[in-house]
Amino acid sequence: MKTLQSTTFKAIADDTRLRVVNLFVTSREPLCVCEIVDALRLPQYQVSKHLTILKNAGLIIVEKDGTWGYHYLNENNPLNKMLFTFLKKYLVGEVFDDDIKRLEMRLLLREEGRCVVGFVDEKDLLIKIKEKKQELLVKE
Amino acid sequence: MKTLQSTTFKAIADDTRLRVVNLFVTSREPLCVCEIVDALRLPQYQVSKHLTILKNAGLIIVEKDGTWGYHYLNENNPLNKMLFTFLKKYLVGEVFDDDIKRLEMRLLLREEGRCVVGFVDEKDLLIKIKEKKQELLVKE
DNA sequence: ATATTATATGCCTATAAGTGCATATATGCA
DNA sequence: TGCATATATGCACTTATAGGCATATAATAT
Repeated sequence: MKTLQSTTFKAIADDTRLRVVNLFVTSREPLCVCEIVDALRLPQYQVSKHLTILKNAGLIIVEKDGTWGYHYLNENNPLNKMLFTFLKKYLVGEVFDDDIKRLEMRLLLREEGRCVVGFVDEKDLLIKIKEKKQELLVKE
Repeated sequence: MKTLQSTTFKAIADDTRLRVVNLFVTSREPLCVCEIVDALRLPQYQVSKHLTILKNAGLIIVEKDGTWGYHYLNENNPLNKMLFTFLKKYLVGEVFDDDIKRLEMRLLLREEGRCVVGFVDEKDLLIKIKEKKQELLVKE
């Protein structure tokens, strides 16, 4: 006799997974693995595993688009909705804020709302963003 | 680098401890171990251990009164207050409701708001409550 | 087809966590 | 002082979990 609530809390009772969930509740964007990897600066296999755990706990949903996998919060469950609302306020702190900053940078590389690059080393990110701005200028 | 939030979630990521916390957020009463034992119908050593975990996580505070130990929610922390408010709405379900019913019965045995008996087997509880009512009638 | 890329997963190891039982501590009372 | 009672804790056992590494899968593009 396991409660749904304890299953959920087990899923988020881990710093890495809290950081992942924080990305979702703050950005409210479907995110793909590589974007999360870059935001958290963790190995891909770690992020992938933790996403699977969150998925199995019913907290997130995955939609595949080619090789890319877009993950987003599962708001179908009323308990989940309550949880996410709560977490948005509850997850405060330097770690979480820093992750969001990196995610926001990383999302600048999207094209028409879609992820178009894989992992981007943090030191290359600013350069890539500049290139993208150049491209946009040329198009105009 | 462990976040406060993950520590907290680890503490409540367990069915038994969620049930304990549910007693607190619902009753808003300081409770002693024997009352919790009777409400949850779990061995005393289990309840005691889980209370220690909740205490170490900073979620509850204990105040000793003789052999009795009154446990109550630690509302000193703003994050905790948010959490408890959330949990009060979030912890719904048969298990939690049943626990509350048994706790409410059990609390009828208090005298002037204090616990005065140890463990009471569920089948003796109704009898004891009746005895108490008799006593009160005699006093009047 | 083959190479590239995005993501998932199997195996290993170390550590943590929950349960049960017995027992310790500590306070109150006769 | 000695006994009953409320609560805490140490030990043994078992299971769960996270991290690291290598590799598998699967879709795209050349």
